[in-house]
Amino acid sequence: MNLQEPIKETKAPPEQVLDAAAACFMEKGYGGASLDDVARHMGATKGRIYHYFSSKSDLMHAVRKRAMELNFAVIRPGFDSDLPPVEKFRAMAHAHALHMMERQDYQTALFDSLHLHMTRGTSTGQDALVDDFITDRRAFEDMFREVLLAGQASGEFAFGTLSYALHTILATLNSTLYWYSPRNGDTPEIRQQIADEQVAMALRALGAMDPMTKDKT
Amino acid sequence: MNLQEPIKETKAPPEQVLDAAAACFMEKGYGGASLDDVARHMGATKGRIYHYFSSKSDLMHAVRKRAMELNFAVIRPGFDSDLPPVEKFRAMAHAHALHMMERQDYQTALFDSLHLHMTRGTSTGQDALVDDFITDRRAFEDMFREVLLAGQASGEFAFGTLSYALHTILATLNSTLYWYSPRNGDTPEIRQQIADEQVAMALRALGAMDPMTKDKT
DNA sequence: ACAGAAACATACTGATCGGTATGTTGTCAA
DNA sequence: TTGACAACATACCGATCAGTATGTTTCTGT
Repeated sequence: MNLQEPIKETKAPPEQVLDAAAACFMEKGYGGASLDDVARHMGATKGRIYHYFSSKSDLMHAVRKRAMELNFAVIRPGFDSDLPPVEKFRAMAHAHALHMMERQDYQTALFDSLHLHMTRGTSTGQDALVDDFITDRRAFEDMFREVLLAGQASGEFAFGTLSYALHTILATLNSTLYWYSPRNGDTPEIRQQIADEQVAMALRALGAMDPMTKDKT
Repeated sequence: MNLQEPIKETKAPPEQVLDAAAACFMEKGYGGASLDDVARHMGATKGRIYHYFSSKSDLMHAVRKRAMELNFAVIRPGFDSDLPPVEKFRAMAHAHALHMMERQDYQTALFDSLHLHMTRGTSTGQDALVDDFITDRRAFEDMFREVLLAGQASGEFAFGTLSYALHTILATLNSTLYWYSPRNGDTPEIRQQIADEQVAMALRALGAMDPMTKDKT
């Protein structure tokens, strides 16, 4: 029957629901945002939400899934490149840092959810859904972990414990979620510069030998 | 009559309420944790909470206040010392990083609250209370800002934009909130090592000349 | 010994929220 | 034209929650 549309990808309504949910979860937190809030945010009612999602936690899971997909898509080009570790890391880190500023809603919702489920308490949803989301997160971290390991092996990086370094570096790249707000002067150039400086700091933190070590800015 | 106890510091009941609130707010988030949850967590009922605090947001404000007091107290010794900027930063950063791991409950609640009020929406409480809490946070950051500036002026630090560097470094030192969990092998030594490595990475990120590679001036 | 206040617990209320059941409208194929 | 289904809106329900009102016990000063 539907052989005519295997690639057709219209702006599906569920996408709008996800956007509204991400925005509300970011503004009020998962527990603080009601489904009526989400519906009101997109000028609709709860009926629309429940037409596409079976529960609040299911909606949250969809938001997490979407956020994770975006994360993977953003760093994959850099990861798949055949650059040396330092340059590969630079590409991945820069893309990721930029992405954190451009999709604060999804990323904030994702991290809040991640954080809630790590500090014990599966209070918000089901275990199974959360588990494979933790698995995804692990896979994402592993992409960075692999690059750090390669760089360490080749002597381009010099850091201590891999696990600590990895988490700390990711926190560095995510840090804009906690202070950057696209206010008045939110030109793309500024975000570019922030990402540049963050990557530079991350590289120094990793002990990357700066090609221009004694360069002054 | 009470001349005998000017320094006596009994474990005041409100302190227990704050502890329970901090734990619950961390586990379920501010919106997700009910006051009955908090009461149950300390084996009491809501009556006890409302005997000391006038509302849920008032309780949250008290938790924030307490967390902020702890933050100041922890870094003040290093800040008040007359060490050179790099060593002063090291002392402050190390104490702060350790503190993040030891008081995850209060700090997580504090950061969640901070984050919620920065991503717009004063949905959780009153404006006035939040404003002077933002002021306190600014004051805390300024203590690090001052040290970074001093280090930059003396040539011990070499970073880009001060504001970006400051936020990124603080995110680095706070990063344990998002992955460290006092699990099985949670000896104080391990926390000490984590803090050490984090400070080392922060110093490299700030462009501090490593005593290993470059002799101290 | 006794009044009163501090320190809670118990019982209740109005509002809100997640979820469901049902109604309404547009679309499209036969 | 119709009827069947998708895509919602509307109305409603039981549970939960912040907040309050009121009891009950323990401490305290006099």
